[in-house]
Amino acid sequence: MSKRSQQTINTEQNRGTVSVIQGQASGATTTSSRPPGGSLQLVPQLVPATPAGGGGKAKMKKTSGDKDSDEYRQRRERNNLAVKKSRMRSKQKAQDTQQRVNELKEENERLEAKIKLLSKELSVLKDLFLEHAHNLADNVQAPGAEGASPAHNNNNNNNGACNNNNNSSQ
Amino acid sequence: MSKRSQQTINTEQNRGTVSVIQGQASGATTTSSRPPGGSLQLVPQLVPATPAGGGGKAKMKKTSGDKDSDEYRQRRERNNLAVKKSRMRSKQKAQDTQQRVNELKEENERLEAKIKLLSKELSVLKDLFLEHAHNLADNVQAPGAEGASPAHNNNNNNNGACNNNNNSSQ
DNA sequence: GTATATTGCGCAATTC
DNA sequence: GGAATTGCGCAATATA
Repeated sequence: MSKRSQQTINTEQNRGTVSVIQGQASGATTTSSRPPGGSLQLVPQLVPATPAGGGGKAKMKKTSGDKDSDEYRQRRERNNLAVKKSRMRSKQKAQDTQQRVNELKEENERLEAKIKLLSKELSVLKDLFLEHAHNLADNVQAPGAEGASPAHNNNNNNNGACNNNNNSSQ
Repeated sequence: MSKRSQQTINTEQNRGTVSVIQGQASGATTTSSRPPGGSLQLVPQLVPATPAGGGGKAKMKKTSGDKDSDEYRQRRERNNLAVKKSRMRSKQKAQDTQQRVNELKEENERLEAKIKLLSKELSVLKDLFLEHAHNLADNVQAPGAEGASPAHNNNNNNNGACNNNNNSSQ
């Protein structure tokens, strides 16, 4: 697809300095250019350093004025590269984070399943345990032949909820 | 706010098309502009549509050439807004995702703690159970006389749902 | 077909 | 002075 393009200079709310410079040697600084009918316009007029080799303090090192210069171009290119790299990384990171979410979600499900299983196991075991406890109680009385305690057939209809919930809130 | 701007053209390795257009009516399409001494250069010369009122198909509706026109400016502004919005959203989303990761991590820890607890409980219960089983076995043999058969009339109709729910809300 | 949303890219300011 | 981030605008593209 290839894209090449332009840039723009945006004299934003140019209060202080104005970065604005045109690239070309051919003037056309095209500053204001707000044709009639525009609702919003400003008073550009700030074109700061016209590197025209005049008498001002124009101080450009190499070729043209600060822009388009060898060094400038080099710096830009480096920065562009850095930017690209940085963005790539950023994107990668976001992607990784998303994936992490998915992994964690899976893990969570696994853990919950496990909890469910353990809970069930525990429940069964507790029931068994209770049952045996009752058996024991019977046995204690039965063999003695002279039980000193009432409550025989302990039909403990434990049809209630023997819920031993162990919720650990936090 | 208010921003106005210009463009420049950066002629990188412009192989494909060059969209390039200058804003002002004052020509100066300034395409290449690679001064001498540069290490990277190319064959610019591609300026496609120089809307210079020549014989080409220059077709501008309103004021100046396609750029700087009222409509153009309006569209740009809208797009800029949309871009800003989109980026904000994107950023927000990334942030949310990151937060989700944190939440899930916490949840995971909680779940693991719970598993640990349940496991321990289970272990204890199992041990107890085994111990009692042994005791029972001993009892069965020791009294010698009667015991002999388990399962008396302890009809513990545990028909309830002994649900030990461990709700872990969040 | 236009209007909005996304995306890649370059610039410039800022941070480190 | 250099790389890395970040906000921003442009234009191409995708989506509605």
